[in-house]
Amino acid sequence: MTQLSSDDRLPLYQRLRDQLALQIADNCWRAGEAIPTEALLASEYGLSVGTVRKAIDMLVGERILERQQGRGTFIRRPQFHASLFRFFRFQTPDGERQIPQSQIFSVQSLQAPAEVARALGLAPATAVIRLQRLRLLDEQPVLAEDIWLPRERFKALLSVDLDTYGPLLYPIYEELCGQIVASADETLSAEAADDHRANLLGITPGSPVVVIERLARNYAGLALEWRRSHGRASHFRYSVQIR
Amino acid sequence: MTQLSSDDRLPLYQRLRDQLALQIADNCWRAGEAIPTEALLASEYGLSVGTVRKAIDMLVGERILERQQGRGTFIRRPQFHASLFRFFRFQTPDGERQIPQSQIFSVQSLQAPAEVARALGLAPATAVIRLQRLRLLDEQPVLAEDIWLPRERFKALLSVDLDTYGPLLYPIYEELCGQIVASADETLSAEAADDHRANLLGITPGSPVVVIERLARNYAGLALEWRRSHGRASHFRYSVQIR
DNA sequence: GAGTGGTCTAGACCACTCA
DNA sequence: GAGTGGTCTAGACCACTCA
Repeated sequence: MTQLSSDDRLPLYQRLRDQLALQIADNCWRAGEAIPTEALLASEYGLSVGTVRKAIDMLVGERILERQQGRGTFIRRPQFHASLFRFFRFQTPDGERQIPQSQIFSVQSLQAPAEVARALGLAPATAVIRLQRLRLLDEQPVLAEDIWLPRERFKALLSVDLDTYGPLLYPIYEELCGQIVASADETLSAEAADDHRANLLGITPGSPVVVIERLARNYAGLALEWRRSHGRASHFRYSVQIR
Repeated sequence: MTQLSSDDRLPLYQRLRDQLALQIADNCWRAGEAIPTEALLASEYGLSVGTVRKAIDMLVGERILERQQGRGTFIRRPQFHASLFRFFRFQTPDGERQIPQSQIFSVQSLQAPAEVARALGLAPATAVIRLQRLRLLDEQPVLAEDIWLPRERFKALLSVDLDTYGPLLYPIYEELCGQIVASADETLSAEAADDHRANLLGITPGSPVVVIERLARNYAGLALEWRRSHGRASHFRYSVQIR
């Protein structure tokens, strides 16, 4: 029988949750792999199944684990993009949502401008990587993205051809740089397109564009990426549930 | 012993949760008041305390109830407007947020247009109330709101002078109609102002406006209000945290 | 000290998965 | 049919609140 190591003033379910979270962080199980059954964990740690369930409930609530009745409980590597795209939608005329294609047109390595350094919480002039790309739906440009990353963590991006990957950057960050995006703050506003954006997006200057600023963080709350995107207002809808 | 009325294929804790949510939506207890103890609910419905706890856990997770160890479990309904305005912001030039003043210019009683009936989940042509108002900051119009309410629940609004109340409608709904807004879905988009909106908002036609559609619900999830607002894009910012 | 929610147990039986 | 998570029970004892 294994002892729980953490502070014994904490409830047992909390301590088991912490223990499991540690093992998951240590990569004891792979993404998609099952952790031991509730009954096994219960006997392993000398707890009742109810207590084990409560610990697992917490990790499921944190979206670290995923239950499947009759099959087991599985490590859930973040499907962060899905959750981002819950909010962030381009609709086809029939209301369906789509993930736009990506067309990277610039990768630069430079010193962070003041605004970017402030957003990312970096010292002024820290080395950063800037990606500029267009997102397209049905060959039509819908979004122009300007993406800033701390160079130190993301330098692997500079030595690969990003066009050989899919349109989503976060899986690339994870695979090539070991950086996992866990949460983000987004701010929306709208403005009239200037000539440059209008040209990029193929719309007439002065027509409305949506501006989305996103600061993405890792599990420790550290800023990983800052991006500012300009999108065509038509077919753009952003949905939020407020409680 | 009271019977749970809902679908008996659902688990008991789910059915008790729904039952309690209904009673809360019906104003059986006031804000800040305690609901019956877990032991009382258990004997009332012939359930074990564990099952009652699971139902209450759900409502606590939904921020409808609040536990206080040793004291009881309480109805929690304070800061909905605060949470709405967390997202929905007009900024002054120095970045401060403000609640705009309200200027109601039309109150009508009519049959719901198809779109409104669909949004509110009403039968076509059900009687509804339509409020139209302007929201102003520093005497400047910033938002034109078009608000639709089911007449049956909100008829008390027709016999009072709404101008004698503050700029927030939800406290009025609660006080005059006993209807409590508990959650909302919002969808944002942007478009170019047509002549009518431009005139209302004091901007030039074709300049960008933000469109906010909100469906507000009570604790039981029933649609209470549908509104579509058009706002000046300048100084408008909408912030969301994504996990 | 009476009453509340918080933790925890040791079961029972059910629904689902998969060979 | 064996194994999994899902629901539910009937308790025990603890931590906290309040008169």
